Amino acid sequence: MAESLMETNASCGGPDSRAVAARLAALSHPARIEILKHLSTSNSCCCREVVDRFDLAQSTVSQHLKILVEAGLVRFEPDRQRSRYAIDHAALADISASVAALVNSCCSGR
Amino acid sequence: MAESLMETNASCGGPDSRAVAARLAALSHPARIEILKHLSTSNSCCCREVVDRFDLAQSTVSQHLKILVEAGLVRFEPDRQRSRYAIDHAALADISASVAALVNSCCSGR
DNA sequence: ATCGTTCATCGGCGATAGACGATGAACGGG
DNA sequence: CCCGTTCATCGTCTATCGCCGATGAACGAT
Repeated sequence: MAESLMETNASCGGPDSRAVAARLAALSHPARIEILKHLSTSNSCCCREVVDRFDLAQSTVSQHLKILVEAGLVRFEPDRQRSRYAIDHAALADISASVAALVNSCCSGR
Repeated sequence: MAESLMETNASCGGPDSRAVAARLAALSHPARIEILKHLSTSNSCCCREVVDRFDLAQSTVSQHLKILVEAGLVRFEPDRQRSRYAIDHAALADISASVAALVNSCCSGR
């Protein structure tokens, strides 16, 4: 889901930078990284499972999961009274590619 | 960041996650991404140059540069009354590799 | 010696992040 | 029907971010 908008915004970063920054922000928290890793171990996880695994309040975990979902890194699917969370591998691969592209563009300058 | 809870506990976030998160945090700001891109165009840049290019106050740019330096993404070298900033390509490549490794470890789970 | 330039840092301000407990909705099981 | 479980959300609190203007240090030039 690469945003290819064209904004002539000289002030603070092109639209691309903003999109990349937003997704990286979701990744830039140790708890969320660990949650992602945990989600990868089982193909689907409920909130309670994560709460049991990490030493965080249920509301805190719920917020982290929400952030991951809103960033598109995790898919959400309600299941009875549970909430199933699963990694979106494509989105993760996309982020990895975005970072690689950014790094690459920074190296091409010389 | 939340240092209080996940201090030395293996249950919530390894040290690796924290290191990755810290470096990604430096990258997760559109202005800093743009500054990095700009630094890549010339092999060395002073603060004033960045200030002229972006619509940000000098103090703001200085702070962003400091964050990038502290994250290890940019090298700093004082030069007369100037301050030379240059991209650390190795560090950038390292981050890219870290993200790729994280994504990979998340995909290996299934 | 004085000025102009460059820069880092300080202090302040508004906004946001990140944590928590409490609450209520949704649902399953007794 | 009541109760326990799961979860999202709200409200609150503190800490940090991101921005700015102001200030002073360092340095070159006049």
